[in-house]
Amino acid sequence: MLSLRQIEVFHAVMVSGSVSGAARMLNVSQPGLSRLIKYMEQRVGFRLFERRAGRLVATPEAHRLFMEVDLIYQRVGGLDQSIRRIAEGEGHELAVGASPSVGRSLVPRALAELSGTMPGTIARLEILPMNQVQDYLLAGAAEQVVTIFPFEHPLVESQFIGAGRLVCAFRPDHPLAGIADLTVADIAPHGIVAFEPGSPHAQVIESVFSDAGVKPRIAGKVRFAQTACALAESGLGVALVDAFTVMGKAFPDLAVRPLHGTSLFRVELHRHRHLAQSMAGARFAAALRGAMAQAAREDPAMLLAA
Amino acid sequence: MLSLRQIEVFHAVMVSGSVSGAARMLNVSQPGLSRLIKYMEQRVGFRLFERRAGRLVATPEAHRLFMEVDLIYQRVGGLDQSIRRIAEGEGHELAVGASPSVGRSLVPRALAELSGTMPGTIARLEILPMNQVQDYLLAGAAEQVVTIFPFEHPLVESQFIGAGRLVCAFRPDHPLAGIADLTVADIAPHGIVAFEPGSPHAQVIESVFSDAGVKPRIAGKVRFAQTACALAESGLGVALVDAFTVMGKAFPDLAVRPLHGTSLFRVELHRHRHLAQSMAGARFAAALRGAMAQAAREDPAMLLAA
DNA sequence: ATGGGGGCAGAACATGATGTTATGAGGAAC
DNA sequence: GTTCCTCATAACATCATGTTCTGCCCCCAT
Repeated sequence: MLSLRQIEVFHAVMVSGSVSGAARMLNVSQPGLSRLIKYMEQRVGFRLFERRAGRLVATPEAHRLFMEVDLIYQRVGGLDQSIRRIAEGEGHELAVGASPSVGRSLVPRALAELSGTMPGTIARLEILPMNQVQDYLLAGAAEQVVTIFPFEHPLVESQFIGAGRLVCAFRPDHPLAGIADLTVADIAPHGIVAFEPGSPHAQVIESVFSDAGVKPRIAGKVRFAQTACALAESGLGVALVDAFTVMGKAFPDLAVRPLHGTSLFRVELHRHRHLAQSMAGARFAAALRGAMAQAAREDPAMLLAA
Repeated sequence: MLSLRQIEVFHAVMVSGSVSGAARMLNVSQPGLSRLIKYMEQRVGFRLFERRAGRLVATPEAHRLFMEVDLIYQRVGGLDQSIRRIAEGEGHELAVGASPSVGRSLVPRALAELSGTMPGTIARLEILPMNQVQDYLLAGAAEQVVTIFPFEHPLVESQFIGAGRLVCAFRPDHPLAGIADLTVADIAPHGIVAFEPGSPHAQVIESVFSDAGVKPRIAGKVRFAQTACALAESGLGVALVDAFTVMGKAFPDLAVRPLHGTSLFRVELHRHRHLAQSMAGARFAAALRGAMAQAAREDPAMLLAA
């Protein structure tokens, strides 16, 4: 098969009309090209040029070959551009899934930073209920998924990003507002917003209360932490949620206090074990760690980076 | 720029799914390919494969690149076929011009032989009056031109192919039919068919007669030797034409005798000095010489190969 | 005609790409 | 655990491609 170099040199000779001209075009010395053309003629099996009057004259066969070669040459020339575009992630779509709490706080921050460093890349963020996380990942619908609960699957590779405490959120006029260091016992008398059994929040809350040996008073029941905060905002009771849900100024009308205890919400980044990571994916993971670290610096009482 | 080898190997790794598989496909050893892929990753600037569980997994970037590369690879693969077609002269049109006499005898034979060795090539034969020969060649309308008269032009390269004697053609019942070795003196008493002044035939006939010191009796006048023979065939007189016009069984009703004298019709093959020859053209030239030699063997009294 | 200049080709050599074999690490399957 | 498969590295061989020097040939201008 012809080498790309042969195609390149042949093209240059045809365009420039002489070996010397081609050598100048390609910034190499002339004798090498003379030899390469000779080899190329041996390979194709017919003369490409006649030596007439001390110069090269392309044969009709060379002209026919040139038409074919020119197409390839153009394409290969365009390849470098394609490579550059791919390297810049242009047009690449990074699909990320996240559970609701981090999906509204940490992950958007990481994606925003990513979008700064890779402007061509399109970020696609899907908020996933707990039971869809695995399917999303295994079906390849998302390259990575971020959750605030760990899980095990033989085809899923997970890494620990950071953790958030269980926090208490209530209206500033709530009786708890006066207490400095909240404990579970302090909360027990007041109505809380509970979660559907089986959800990560429900499990954490249950373990916290059972560790303290007290029973919670349940004033409401929701599926998502956002909803719990909404209820607390309207004065229904105390919301016990992960720190990510109330990160930043998400609920400015709520007072938030960490509940110091053993249980933490673990932020985990999950990837398909058998699928490779895109560059954008790698940067996203880094950005996520960065966002976690930044958040932990801003609020060390509630957040903890890996 | 990526080398064709890199494209080839990358392609093989992508379709086979592993470096080892690619090595088997390409019939080379595996370590070389590992290294080549490594270099290629350095060149493109992003990871093409992740090493997961001891195997290679293509990154999303690699998949994008593959789509581009596959197109090139297909084209380059098709190039070999194109080269073969070009080498076989398939679809190539060889344009040849010829003056009338050889254009009806020698040149068709040579083209017929050429068509045998290069079946894909299309022969285009144009019979040219003398005054168009140069223009045809210089305009590039024909790659080669065959004439029975020499001419000089700085842009035209000519080579001698062979020669034919001036021959006498007359009906078998003509008085000359009884004479064994015809001379100009023998013809002088009889009416001949003359040519337009300036034509090669007119020049040769004139020189032959003036060398012999006799004047011809002119019974008719024509432009082409074919016409002269036609007149002779109808009994108008004696046709004095080049041997090529009566080669083979062109005029079965005419008796033909060579006229021994100094003047010969020189068959010359002309090419543009600054244009290269096609393979078909080169073979045609050889076939023409072969046809000339063959004809000379068949009729040594009238024809002479170079 | 004659010398200068340009273009091509050959020789001799340097270097980098690409091939080889031997070997070891790591994971998967039995 | 053992075996097999896959990949990576090292050390080396070979070939393509680059270099410089040189000579030949043709054209052109003096």
